[in-house]
Amino acid sequence: MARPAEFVRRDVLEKAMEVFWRTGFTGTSVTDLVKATNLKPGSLYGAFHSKRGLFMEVIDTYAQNSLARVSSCLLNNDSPIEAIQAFFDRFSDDIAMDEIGRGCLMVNTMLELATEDDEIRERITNYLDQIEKMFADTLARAQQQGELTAEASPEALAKFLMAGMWGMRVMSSKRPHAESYQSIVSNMLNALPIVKH
Amino acid sequence: MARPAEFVRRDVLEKAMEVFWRTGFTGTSVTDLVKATNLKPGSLYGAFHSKRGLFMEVIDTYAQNSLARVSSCLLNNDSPIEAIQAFFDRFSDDIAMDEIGRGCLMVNTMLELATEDDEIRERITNYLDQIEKMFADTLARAQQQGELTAEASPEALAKFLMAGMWGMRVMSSKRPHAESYQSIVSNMLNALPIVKH
DNA sequence: GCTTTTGTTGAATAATTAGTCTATTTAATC
DNA sequence: GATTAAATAGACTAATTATTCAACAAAAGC
Repeated sequence: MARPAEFVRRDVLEKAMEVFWRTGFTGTSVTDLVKATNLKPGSLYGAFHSKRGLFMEVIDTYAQNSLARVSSCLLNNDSPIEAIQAFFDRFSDDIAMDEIGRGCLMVNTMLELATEDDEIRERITNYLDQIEKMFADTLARAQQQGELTAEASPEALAKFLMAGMWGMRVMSSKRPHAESYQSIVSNMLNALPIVKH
Repeated sequence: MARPAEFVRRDVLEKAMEVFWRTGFTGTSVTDLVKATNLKPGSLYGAFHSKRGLFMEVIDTYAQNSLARVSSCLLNNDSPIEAIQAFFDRFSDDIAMDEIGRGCLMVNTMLELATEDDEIRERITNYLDQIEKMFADTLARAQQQGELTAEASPEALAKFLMAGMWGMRVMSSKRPHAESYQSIVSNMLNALPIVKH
């Protein structure tokens, strides 16, 4: 019936993500996106409706990837506490790899747009809350298995871990020595009221 | 000899800071600045040379204010640990007050521009390092006074506290319940190896 | 193989951007 | 009070912005 699209949507989103991640929403021009994706303006607008529409889809893609990564780390271990430890080890390795310090697209977008754009703030808040819930659930399991003291609050500790992650993301744009991350992680995990066996 | 300026530089910087803080460097147009400061473009450029020049001076002003605030908090107590506690109590009150969640101008700017702008990244890094040093010095004093265990590393703990502050700044753009901050602070300070008397 | 439907292309557009220029004003110095 | 040096006003400019459009191309259904 109709001519099929020549581009692969997933590839376009990936290319657009790279640019938005590095230069932010406002700092990225449609010309930048046209160059990065090799789509002409007409095709871009046909497929995504607007620069903002493309950005939203990029954000959703990023969020889904992140959620999948976190959940696979946290569920893939019989010991919830070990799972959290493993997650943060991987997390600090990952940000140490990122040499230009682009941080987290969610956090960057939040700080860039949240004051002025309610829709974006709510969308990102919702995504961050899902991650926080995964940590809270994992900590609650740890508590049930006796790895965490009975008095501990999984919700409060989850918030604390989230803040720690965000802090490390900010830190990464300073481009610090790679070993700094591990020291922060161990201080953070030290703050959890773990029951030693 | 010459006509004196009608504007007060400090006031102009303050007005410009408000706008940059809320909408970022790229998100702020010269028109926005003209409206906020009531200076015509000619006067603005005469006094600050460029949008970037004005921004740089705004950043420096902000940095100096912050440094002064931190140092007054940290030096204004015989007990270094109590000083740190007092600082974070005040810090969490301050960000709880900020209802639109504009966060910290330094952190926002870092995340917005650090990947692409070496001069800005280095300038802000330098300022953040000064704050970190104040915490490290305070923690070292705590150690000397026996408030902190001998094995503790003031430098590593200072980095940890900095990351915690940044995390709370990010958190604030989510506009969380005000009580969330205090719980994070107490978890953070719990992680310090304090010697109880 | 013609029609229909959608995708592609890249030039065009209207608005906005950062920054400049000229005419005019203001005050201190001579 | 004339001269001078700098500040102000705001219209102007050239470049860039996000977006649209009209001409053309490609595949599927009849």
